[in-house]
Amino acid sequence: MPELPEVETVRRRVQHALKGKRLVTVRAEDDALIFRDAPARTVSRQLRGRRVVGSGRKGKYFWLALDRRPWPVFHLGMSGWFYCYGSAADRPRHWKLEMIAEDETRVAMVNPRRLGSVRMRSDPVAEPPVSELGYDAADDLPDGAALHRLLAGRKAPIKSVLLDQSVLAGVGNWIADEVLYQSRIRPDRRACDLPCRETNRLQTAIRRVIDHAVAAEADDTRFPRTWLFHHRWGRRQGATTARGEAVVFDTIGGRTTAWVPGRQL
DNA sequence: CTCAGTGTTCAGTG
DNA sequence: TCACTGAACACTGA
Repeated sequence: MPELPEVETVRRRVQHALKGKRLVTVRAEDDALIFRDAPARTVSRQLRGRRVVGSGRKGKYFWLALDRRPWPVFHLGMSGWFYCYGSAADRPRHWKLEMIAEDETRVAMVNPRRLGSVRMRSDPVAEPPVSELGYDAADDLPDGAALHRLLAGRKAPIKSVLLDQSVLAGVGNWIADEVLYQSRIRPDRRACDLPCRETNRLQTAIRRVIDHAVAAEADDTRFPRTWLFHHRWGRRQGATTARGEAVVFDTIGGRTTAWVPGRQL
């Protein structure tokens, strides 16, 4: 489920598993879709023998800082995740990259739908794709007034603009729907039509939802029962929120959008 | 068997 | 050039 909170959770787990350790063995599946810039073989050679010294994240991308550049920059796509485990028998299905540290700690990236990527960058923040991102929705979220300025002139539906990673990086489909529900804004409103009063509410909702989801380690069983999140999956006809409101499903900006007509104006 | 899916990227339009 | 739209990508599971 890779939006910002999921990516941040994965980054923290991988960092906890590998920081300070040397990567003694690296296996990369020969998959040119995932390893789209340099071949898998090159990536594994550049990682092998390196020590992990830290990590970073912006939007839905995260990277490992190594004792020598370039560094690996990961994107999970629609279906990616990382797993940490202790023996070869536990290597997960659909693995694309496996890193084994000197103490036998193993970390693997999986990517069943193959829309994720691994790219090597000398300076991740300064180079595409990370350099093309807008404000990080967690670490660099503009205040309500700045958000209002950011949306000025944007005639697309607010839902579409929230998904635009060059504006705000890290918001994906479920977070966009959640924050619009919590700030009581219709997803099809033109972004430029939102007054400050509403961009203030939107900003507060973005901060609250992302902070909570990160604190919950992206474990949705720990999300508040009042969130729309729990009622969006499966597009069930007749779905209702914890408040008893009817949930409607529309396509906005090419994406399934769950929202509550009476509540979102 | 068919369809929808938590994301990006590209071609085409205005 | 830019903002925007819609389709494509690839695969799993309901």
